Amino acid sequence: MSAPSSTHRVAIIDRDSAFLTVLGKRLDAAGWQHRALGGAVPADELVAMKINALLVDLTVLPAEDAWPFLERVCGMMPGLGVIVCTTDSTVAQRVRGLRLGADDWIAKPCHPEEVMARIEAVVRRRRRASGETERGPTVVGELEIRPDQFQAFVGGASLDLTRREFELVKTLSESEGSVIERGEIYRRVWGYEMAHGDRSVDVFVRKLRAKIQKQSPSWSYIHTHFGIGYRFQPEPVDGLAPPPEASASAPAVLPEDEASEAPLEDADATASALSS
Amino acid sequence: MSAPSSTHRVAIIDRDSAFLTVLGKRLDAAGWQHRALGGAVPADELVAMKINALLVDLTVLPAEDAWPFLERVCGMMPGLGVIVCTTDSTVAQRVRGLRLGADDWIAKPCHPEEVMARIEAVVRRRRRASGETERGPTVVGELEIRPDQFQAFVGGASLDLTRREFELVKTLSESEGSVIERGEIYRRVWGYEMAHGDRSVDVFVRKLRAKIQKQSPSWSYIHTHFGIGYRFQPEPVDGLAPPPEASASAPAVLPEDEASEAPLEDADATASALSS
DNA sequence: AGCGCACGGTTACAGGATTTTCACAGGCCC
DNA sequence: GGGCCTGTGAAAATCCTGTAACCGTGCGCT
Repeated sequence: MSAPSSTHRVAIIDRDSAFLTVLGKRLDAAGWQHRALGGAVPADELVAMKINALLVDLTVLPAEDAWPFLERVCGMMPGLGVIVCTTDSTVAQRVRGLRLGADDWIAKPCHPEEVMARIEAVVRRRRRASGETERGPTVVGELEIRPDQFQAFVGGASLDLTRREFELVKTLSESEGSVIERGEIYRRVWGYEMAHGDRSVDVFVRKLRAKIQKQSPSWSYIHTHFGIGYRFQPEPVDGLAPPPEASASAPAVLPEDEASEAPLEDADATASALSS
Repeated sequence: MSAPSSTHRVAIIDRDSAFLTVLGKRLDAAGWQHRALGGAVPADELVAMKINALLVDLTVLPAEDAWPFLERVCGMMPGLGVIVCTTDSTVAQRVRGLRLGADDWIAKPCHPEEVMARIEAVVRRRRRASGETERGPTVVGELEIRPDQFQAFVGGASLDLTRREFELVKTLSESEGSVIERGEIYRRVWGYEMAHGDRSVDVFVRKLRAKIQKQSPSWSYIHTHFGIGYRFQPEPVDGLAPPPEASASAPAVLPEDEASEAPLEDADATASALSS
């Protein structure tokens, strides 16, 4: 599942533990995923981390490696936001770094909040340029949700959803497996607070169910939770042979594939190999 | 150095004549087009200048105008690189500026070369992903889109598109197959944020459809997606034999609208009104 | 200078499509 | 069984788009 575009993924190459601690707290508070690395990391490992931004103190690298490292990283990942953060840099160094592809260069000591703001600025700019929205199609059960078409499909056939209906499946499917309150659904789809007694969500869930069931009758997707809201989870309808749509082989009813979500928070295997 | 790409267009809002002089020389040396403004400029004038980057000393604006100005400019032109350059800023101010949409914030005094490098970094980031325009002609369906002519053709005959109309087909065809929201289309073609209730996109789509259909009646290109926007995709119109349009009227088109190229170098009329 | 035209942009209107609102029937839970 | 909740179907209210006519500007021509 595509990450909720709001969260940033940041890698930090530094050894100043005080700085790391303070910054780490701010990053957590902002809800950004982050990971500290103790030194240079092969560029392809950085790629694998799927980060949006890299904050690097060039002085932790051996002097002769610093510039090549910067150049390689920037060259390999044009979409990555690169921010250099060092003490005592000269104008010439900063210019060189920026010319090599860095997006920003901050002088230490610096306020963590400013670092945050600069990371955000860099990532923001990068996102804007690269087409803004997440365009990756998502597949859940027999359903295929395509943001680039503002539409959902089953076996290639369009469900013919209206905009609201589409936003609704998209929203629900983004929280696949967990129950969402009506108010929350409304807020995410309509964009503002739900008025008391508004039944819009129910009505649209009904329309959605109808359109989905018409094309994918052997699966059940939207489950009602009395007094709370709805839960999106594809399940084969009991007592119904799943008409094998040739390939629709993904009956994984318990889809905790959050695995793909966090190549960032866990072990420091990559770092330890290099951290002195 | 990424010189080969088209030249940068930079506007500078500042009054420090020494700084302007020195920086101006560097900008000339680098071959970037630039223009100094003495004070705030209506956001839509900035739009008309078609600049890539704006360097602004917020202290030349009346204190109460500075933040709103920054916010308005960044909001209206998401693609514009905005760099603030001031003396004596606090962390809080820098954070605020960056959060409002500025891409970078430099402290004066600063070395002009570093300013150059930072401008370049900001502009580079913006271009890299947005895949600079291709010069090669594109063929979609019966349509041939020739960026070098600022014109589209069907079987060699010009569609006689105006500049806007051309930018519109070009933009749409670059995202062939996927649905684009009105606001996004507007942003790409007009270059800034669409005002609520603006119908320009619809009107130009209509003009475009008319001109295309006149020369290529057996194909359908621009599809409406209710509540969202449009999708460009050539499709043969069901049951229609291509009637050979014998109209030999098409007057040879010489597209010398290079006029739009140079709204940057001239007078400071706009500035004087505000420089009090 | 005066004129007319092409072009970009705005507005008004009409026909549809979509969204909201309502009233009622059927469930769920205590 | 009673008091909430949710599912349904349809009417009413809104919103959206295609269309055409209308301005203001800039430009070339006379």
